[in-house]
Amino acid sequence: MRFMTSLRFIDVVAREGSIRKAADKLAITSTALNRRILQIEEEIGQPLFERLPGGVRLNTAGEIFLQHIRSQFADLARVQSQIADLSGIRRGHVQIASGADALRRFLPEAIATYRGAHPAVSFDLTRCYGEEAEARLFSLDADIALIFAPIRAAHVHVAATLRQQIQCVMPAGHRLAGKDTIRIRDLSDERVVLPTAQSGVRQLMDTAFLRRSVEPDVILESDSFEFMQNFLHFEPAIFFQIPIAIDAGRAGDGADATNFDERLVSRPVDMADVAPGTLHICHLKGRVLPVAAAKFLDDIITGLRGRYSHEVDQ
Amino acid sequence: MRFMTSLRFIDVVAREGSIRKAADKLAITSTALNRRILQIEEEIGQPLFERLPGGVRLNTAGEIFLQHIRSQFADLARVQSQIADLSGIRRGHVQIASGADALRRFLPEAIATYRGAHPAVSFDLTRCYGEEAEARLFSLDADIALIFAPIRAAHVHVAATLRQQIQCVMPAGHRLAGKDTIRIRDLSDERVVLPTAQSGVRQLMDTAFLRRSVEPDVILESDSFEFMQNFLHFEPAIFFQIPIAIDAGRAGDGADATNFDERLVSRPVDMADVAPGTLHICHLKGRVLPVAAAKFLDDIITGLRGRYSHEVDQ
DNA sequence: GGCTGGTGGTGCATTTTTTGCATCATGCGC
DNA sequence: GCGCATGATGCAAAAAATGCACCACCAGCC
Repeated sequence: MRFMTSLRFIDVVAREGSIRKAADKLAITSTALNRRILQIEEEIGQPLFERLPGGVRLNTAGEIFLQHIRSQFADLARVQSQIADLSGIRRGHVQIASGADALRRFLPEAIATYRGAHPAVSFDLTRCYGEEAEARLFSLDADIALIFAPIRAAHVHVAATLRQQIQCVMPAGHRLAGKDTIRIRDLSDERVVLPTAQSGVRQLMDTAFLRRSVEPDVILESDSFEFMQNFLHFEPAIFFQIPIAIDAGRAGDGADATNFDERLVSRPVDMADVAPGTLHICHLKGRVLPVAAAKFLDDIITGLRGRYSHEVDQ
Repeated sequence: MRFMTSLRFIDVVAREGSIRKAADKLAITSTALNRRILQIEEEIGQPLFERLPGGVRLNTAGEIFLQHIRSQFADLARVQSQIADLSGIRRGHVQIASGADALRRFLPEAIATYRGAHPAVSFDLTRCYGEEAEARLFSLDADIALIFAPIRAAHVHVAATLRQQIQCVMPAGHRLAGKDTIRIRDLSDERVVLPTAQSGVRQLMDTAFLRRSVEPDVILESDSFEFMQNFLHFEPAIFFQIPIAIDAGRAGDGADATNFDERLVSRPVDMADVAPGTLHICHLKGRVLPVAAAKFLDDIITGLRGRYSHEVDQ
């Protein structure tokens, strides 16, 4: 889009914090870029950047304008996908920000299924924690966010929620594997593996440990569920996940390769100790999503309702 | 805004229905304009216009894209006003679409008052009927609409409503001037002056006449309240208005020049015959108004609540 | 059937705009 | 104070947009 280049340049300069670095990235000279920016600032009638000795930084006007630019780009993408839709092409691009939970089993299958129906739609998945996911929605770097944590910002619209009870995952031979539900006091002095502090699961568990005055033996912290799960094959311990990160894709699926590790079992934490957390499926409030993103959002909500009907709200 | 010129050009071509005419209006050659359009169509990947022997017309893709363009312009205006606001300039431009009712007394004073506080804000007032006002909101040619008629389109957001009982206006010496309220049957064979069929007042009156099987003596139809009011000085008759078109600006105001004509009196139509109509104060759903427009909208709603507290809803 | 008056589209020379190079002025860190 | 980064600017080259003249097309009309 030729008529958007100057605006895209501003976006890049803002992200890079330096005209020269941005110029490198854009494969033009710093002087050309500099002049484009000066020109736009003149047209706006006010500077958009503060000139600092180490580069540039947006001022307030610039932040307002950048937000406008990003919304223009997002809207242009929506319009393009809508126009492409007219000719039956069904092209598009969907940007997703997700916590580590949903990207284990749920999203890979959901995306693959969607792409089966619409092969010309491409996806972009960024793993991040709640706060960053919200920021990505706001900066229009993400169309859809799946956040297992409380929603902080008012600009986030929650399209659906999914209640998820935390599960203890342990080797099949673990002494707690025989119980139906796990009480927090069962974990006293038990070896546990915890996700990082930013994770929603961790926050629920920390609260529970504190409330029940239980101090488990935390032998490992990680931000990778995959790593933690594999670790359990070498040292017996307990780690915590929500069902969506464990369940096989298709309900009632047998023991195929995508199924949950067979040497591990999962048992829910007792509701009396930890209330179910909430997975939020969100997009930016007031935004009209591109057709592909809107359709995908609809699909995953429908899919979740099929699998977890009682726990899905809208 | 240099980077928006191509887009503005498309808007003009769409409105003019011809590249050459649009080129004249834009003071460039038709060939330059033609090539800009071809270029954008190439960038979009699809034609936006159908080429007809007599000119061009938007196709579906073009209509989608034009709506996008207009929303971009409106949003740019909002951003500019917001940025100007930062430096305390309080500049801005407010576009209003209003029926003939509100522009008689209410809007002139409301705008003047607002401009007293913000002299750098300019206004644009277009008089039009409900349907056109809604279209103007949609095409972003109006920020705010005041419509005394039912709202048809789903894209209109009603920020506030004002219930208004229709008033009969007549010379002070008229035989009906002594009554407190006027029944429809009182108007049988009475000489009346009616607003045009598109007007909300007219539609309410037509319904009432039909329901009560009353046939007044319609001696004149006009779309100008001012004309009808002045006409009454030369031939006694009754015409119909809503309070907002009659009431003096400031509540409790004395007999200054802006007051209602002293040789005329107004009496409400009996509620049993005609239910109060609704003045809708609207903007486009989902749209973030420029600061000036948002502030003005807020002001007039507050003003109306001060004057007609019981009839205002939000 | 051909003519007229309108439309959009295109090749080419001209003008305007944008870009890149060389260079300057400035401020931070060492 | 020196080195090294930053953004800004003068000037010439490159690129893009423009205007002119002209083509192809279609509808209405004589």
